[in-house]
Formats: sequence, C-alpha cells, structure tokens
Amino acid sequence: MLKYQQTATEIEAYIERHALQQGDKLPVLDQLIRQFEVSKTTMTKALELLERKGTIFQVRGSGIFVRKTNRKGYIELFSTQGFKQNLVEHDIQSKVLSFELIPCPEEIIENLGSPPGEMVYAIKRIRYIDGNIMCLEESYYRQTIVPYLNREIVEQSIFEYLETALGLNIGFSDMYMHVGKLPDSIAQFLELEAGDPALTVETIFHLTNGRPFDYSVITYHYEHSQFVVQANGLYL
Amino acid sequence: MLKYQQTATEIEAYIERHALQQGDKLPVLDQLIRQFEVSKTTMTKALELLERKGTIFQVRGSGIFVRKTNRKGYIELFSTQGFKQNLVEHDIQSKVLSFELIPCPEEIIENLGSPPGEMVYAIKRIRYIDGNIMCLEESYYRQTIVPYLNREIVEQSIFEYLETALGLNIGFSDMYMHVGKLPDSIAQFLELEAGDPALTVETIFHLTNGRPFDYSVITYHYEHSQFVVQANGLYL
DNA sequence: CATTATAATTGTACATGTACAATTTATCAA
DNA sequence: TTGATAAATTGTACATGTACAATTATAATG
Repeated sequence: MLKYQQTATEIEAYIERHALQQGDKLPVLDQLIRQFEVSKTTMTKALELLERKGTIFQVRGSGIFVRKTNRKGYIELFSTQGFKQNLVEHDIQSKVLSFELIPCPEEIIENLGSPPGEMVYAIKRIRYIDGNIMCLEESYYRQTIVPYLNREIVEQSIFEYLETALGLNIGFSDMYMHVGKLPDSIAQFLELEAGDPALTVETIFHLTNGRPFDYSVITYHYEHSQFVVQANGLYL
Repeated sequence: MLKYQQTATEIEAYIERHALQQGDKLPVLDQLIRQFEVSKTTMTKALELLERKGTIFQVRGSGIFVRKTNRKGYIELFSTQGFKQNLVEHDIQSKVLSFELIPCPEEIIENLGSPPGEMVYAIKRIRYIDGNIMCLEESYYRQTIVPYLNREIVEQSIFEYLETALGLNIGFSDMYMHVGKLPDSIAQFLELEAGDPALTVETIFHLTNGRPFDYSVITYHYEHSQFVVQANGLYL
C-alpha cells in the first residue's frame, strides 16, 4: 500500500478514534506532518484523497475539517463497485440467475471494444441489500482479460476476486444513467409491476491501462435504493 | 486563473486542435513540460485535473491517452451545476415559476444549517434543454451568504452570478438521489402523468469554507434527461 | 521463430523548499 | 464598544530533484 494511502487510512482511523463530527477541526497541517511522520507532499496527497472521498474539506488560512453526511441508508454511488453505505458496510447477497461463457453479443461489442468472436462471461444476478431486493445486474467480462470465473466467485464479490486473486488494476469507468418504466421482463425479477419506475445504470469498467474489461447494466429497485454522492467542484 | 488550470485548458485545446480521439497518445510528460513551459508539479496537477474530469488517462511506463465517450446527448451529472453535455454546451432556458424572499422553511433548516428565522430566497423554475422540459428545480439560497438576487438573474444562470458578480467560491456538494413515482403536483409542471417515473436529486452546495448556502431539489423529466459520469477509482 | 532476459522509456511517489493567498487573531484608534 | 489595520496562522501553488515501478522496446538465447 502506498504511503499516502496508508496515511489517509490512518487519518480516517484518527477521526474515528476521536469521534470527530461534521465541522470538527483536525490538527494543523504541520502538526499532522509531525504526528504521522511523513513529508508535506505525502500528507497533502493523503488529505487530497480524503477530500475527494468526501471525508474532509480544507480551508486555506483556517484548517482541515471533517465532513459527514447526516443521512443514513444511502448507497455510495462511487464506491468503486462494492455497494458501501455511509460508514456502514451493509449485508449484500447475490443470487445467480445465469452464468455462462458465450461469444460476445453484438450489442455489447461496441461497449467492450471486443474483437469479433471474443468470448465473454455473461452473468445475471439479483443483489439483495439487508434482505431486500436491491437490483438486477447483467454483466459481461472479457475472457481475454478475465481468464477464469466460476459460479462460486460470482456468488461473492467479483471485483474483489479480480483485484486480489487475479491482480488486475481497476482504473476508471464510464457510467450512463437513465430513468424509465420497467419492462415486464425485468419487473418480475425485482418483484415489481411493469411500468414501475427504475433507474438503469450502464457502466463500462476499464483497467488502469485503459482496456475495457467489464460492461454491466444494473436496474435498481426504486423502493430499496437511494444514493449519495459527495462531490468536489471540478472548476475548469 | 491558476497556472495548472490554465495549463489544463491549453491541453484541452491541444487535444481539440489535433482532433485526438479515444486512445490517442499525447506527447510524453517531459515533452509536455517543455512544450507548455511549466514545471513538473504544475504539469502533473494539470494532468491530474484532466484525469479526474475524464478527459485523459495516464498509464505509467506507457503514456498519456485521451479518453472520450462515444455516446451523445448525455448530461454530465457533475459539471458543477450548469448542465453541460458531452463536449457541446446545450441550450438551457429557464422559466421562473416563483421567486420570493421568505423565512427558511422548517424542513429546509436542517439541510442548510440555518439559524432560526434566517431569510432565504426560494426559487421555483422549470428548465428546458433544447426546447424540451428537462426538470423542475426548487432551490433555496441563504440571504446571509447571497445577499441579493432578482428575477432577472434567476432567469439566467444563478451560479455564474454567484461566482463572478458576488465572488463566492463554490466548494463541494452533497447529493442525494432517488427514483420514484411522480406526484400529481409535480407531474403537471413536467407535463407528465402522475405515477410516471422520476429521478429526484437533492443537493446541498457549500462554499470552499464549508458553509452551506444552497439547497435544491431537482426532479428530472425521465424522457428528456440521461446522464453520464466519467469516474476514476477512489481505492482506499 | 518464439522465448526469455535486459535495457530504455515513461509516469508516479516522495522529499524539501519558497512564495503566497485566505483566514483568523491581535492591536490600535476613534 | 466598534471598526479599521496589522500581524500571525494556515493551507495551496509551484519549482526542483531523486528514486522507483510499470510498460515497452531491444537484445540474447535456444
């Protein structure tokens, strides 16, 4: 683990240990540097990371303050997959509806940039959050990049397997979101009525080297999912 | 404008000028440093900014590559307000339904952290994208921070006024999203039926110093809005 | 010709240091 | 007490430099 990531984790632990709340002030930068025994660069990067994550905000001339949402039960939309809720990890279960290795379907090719005839793992599963149906997920993994998957892995967290067991470096993703009426074919999986509202999120995941390896379509159960995003201005 | 922001803008111009496409390689770091005549720190920060923005991605040992979505017509969800679409700014119009200065309503107080009795500008407007109804927006601005607003400003871009005319520094925001069925009261503004699907986004905007100044609830027209987010892993 | 080992390329991590801008605190005048 | 002014505090911008890890290109080997 990189030093600035490690430092960020330690600062999070510090916040937790001291039970700091929204708006509470952290030690001054110089103090943090001495306290955690890192250089200014490293501390700055650690703080920047936490700022992007929404854990703190920094005010020049004033100090470094913790940032917390006061709402509970929201899913963090950008938790690099792996549905995390505010502070609390929740109980996520998966029921695998289908799992097969097939030639990449036409309509997926453009999203994954697959060469013709490439094989992909096609997985359909229902995901539960604390016992409630959260979403239906259909995902496609390029076998060229993910050489092996099995039903057991797919019942757990696929991404954790990719990162730890396969050592893949997940980089960035393009997400496309829209709202619409549920078609009957999907409604039945979510135990909802056709025509009910639904949020659909298509995501193309890339490795750090830019190669797309996973295309997924997630349809959320509108009653069992709400999202929080702690954003930082992009300016420019 | 800061040097690294300026540099980032110039690199964007470079990409545009050379008509670089998805996956095309930029000059190597050292070359960029010489070419744009900045230090390594500045160039790195500029590139990091563009990476967060989703304009490029960097691969160690390999190079810097441009990143572009191939889909058109999606609204960038995190364009620091000011609905921007992929590359193209679109024609945004606003119809002001109501504009008043009132004591902060009960249910808004907790979101804005207003002291009791504080006055807020309450604005309700419909926003059109290329002539189509995009969303209904209800927003509340604390008069303590935004001392003056008028109907004319509100018909244009409020945020631009805040930043340029008032010199406010917009920092970060908390967004809460959920999907549901339209109540009749809102459906009529969007020219939809009650029960139709809708995405509702509540946002609390803060200044760089952490003070919340704007709470807004936006209900999107499900047929005239879809969103793109180009995310970068957060790790940790 | 394919494979493996080696070297060159290229971006990232990290350290140190200077200057500065936004904020807060202290000081002083009215 | 109030309000302006100066000083101290504190984070950010920016420059330079070293070391290193991931990738790619090259050379050596069978």
